[in-house]
Amino acid sequence: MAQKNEQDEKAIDRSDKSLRLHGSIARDLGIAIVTGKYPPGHVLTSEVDFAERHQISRTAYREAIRILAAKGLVESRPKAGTKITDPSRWHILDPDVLAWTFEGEPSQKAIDDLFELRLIIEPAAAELAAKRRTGAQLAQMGHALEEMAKYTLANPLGQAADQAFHSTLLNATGNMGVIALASTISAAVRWTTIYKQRTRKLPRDPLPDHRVLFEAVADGNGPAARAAMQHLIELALADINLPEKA
Amino acid sequence: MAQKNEQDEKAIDRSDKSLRLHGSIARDLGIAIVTGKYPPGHVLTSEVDFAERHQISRTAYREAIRILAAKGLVESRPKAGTKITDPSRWHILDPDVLAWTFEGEPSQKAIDDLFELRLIIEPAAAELAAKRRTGAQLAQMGHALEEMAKYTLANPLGQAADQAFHSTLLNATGNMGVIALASTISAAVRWTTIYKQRTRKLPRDPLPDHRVLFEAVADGNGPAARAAMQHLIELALADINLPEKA
DNA sequence: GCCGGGATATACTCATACTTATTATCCGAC
DNA sequence: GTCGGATAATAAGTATGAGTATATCCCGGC
Repeated sequence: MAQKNEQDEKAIDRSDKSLRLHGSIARDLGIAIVTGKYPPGHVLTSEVDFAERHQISRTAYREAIRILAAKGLVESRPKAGTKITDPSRWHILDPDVLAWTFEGEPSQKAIDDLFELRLIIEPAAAELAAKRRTGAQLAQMGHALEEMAKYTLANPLGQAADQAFHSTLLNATGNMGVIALASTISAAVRWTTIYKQRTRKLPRDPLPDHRVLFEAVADGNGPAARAAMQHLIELALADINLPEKA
Repeated sequence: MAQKNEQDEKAIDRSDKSLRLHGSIARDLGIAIVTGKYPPGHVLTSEVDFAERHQISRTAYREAIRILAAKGLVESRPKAGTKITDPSRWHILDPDVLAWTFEGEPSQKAIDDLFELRLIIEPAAAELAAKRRTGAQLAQMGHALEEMAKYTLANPLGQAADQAFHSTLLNATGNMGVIALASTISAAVRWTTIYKQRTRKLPRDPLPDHRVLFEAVADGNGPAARAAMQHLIELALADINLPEKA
């Protein structure tokens, strides 16, 4: 049993030159794991097997496994081998894990969960930002808003301004955890949006809603900022979910 | 310069036998980084230097670095070396990073940030749980409550029941992100609490407040559950911050 | 002063040998 | 027949040395 019929192993994707070999291996395995190709509890073939089957050194493979273990996806023990851990132990909010999840076709549940989390975090962040933003941060956000108006979201410069707006708002919260979490989620949402938007026209102009949010933050009106941010996210969610085949 | 006077390097802590050598190295370096012993931008000594100075193999060191890089703490490139990244890029909500942060004496800011995040996440989680909990989950929570009453929080069994209560409540949200985030934060808070509680008596009995939360969840009353959870956290925060030298 | 190309330091990859931890198996005692 | 402890087999863990690739720095030419 288990002769040579496992030649279905695909070669390692070395297309991303910024990743080293171990990074590429980690990425490939990571995607395979989060997309369920290897079920939880599955034990990977031994280091030597994997290495010679893929024509790589044990060193590179082991470093890849260390990366995955650091993100909670696998667990290795002598004699027992390296096995896929239960999904409840995965660090699903790790930027890489999130990226791998949204690399393939993410499940609808994953998208829903992510937006639900966004609706928890970001309105609260907006409220904090309204209370704490400095004058300089306000000026930055104002400038970003002008740029968005000038270029629109169809233009990369406009998209950059949009990101700058939200990024500055997050920084204004002053809470490192909130900043880390929200920026990670935003990045993931961006992949999804990019992916989904291939199939249809641009949604409605989000600029007026941004202005409302900006005004609330400028006024130091926390509840209004919270509400405005919530509205913004709900619109984004609607844009993603509804008009798939319009 | 940089002769032999760097003999101040402490030996690697191998006390935790569940960690392998590479894990111990990662932990030591990780703590040194998050506690600011190595400032951002600092370039670590080369692999060969570090390895022979600490009498370990390059293999073990490199695997440790892969772990740290996976958590965003360092970044290594040929010729440039391995350097500490800017704190804004650290995965501070990674369970290990959080543990390392709270291993030493965490800054007051770190504690404040964490509780602020808790006050965002957990009340929202309670609200979701109130809407979605199954009968089985409700029964589990009720049983945990009885156990808490029977043993009190002074007893390990009572503490376990407390954790079971909160863990079940989280699972009831059904949101993987919320579950991962909240359980990570809870673990970190637990370290802090244990640490701080060495110096003083037990705080007030939290059982009545838990009952209020439970009733709200049982009734499917989201807003009430949110309020009850918020109250619970505020009490915990007060217990930690106020009576330091009573 | 700017640009390009080569020297250099450092991480990256590979190959191999050896060690250690853990589990499974086997055997004997009860 | 079951329990428990010695034993063996297996896979990860660690060590070492050699060679490759690549970013950075520096210098020389334009």
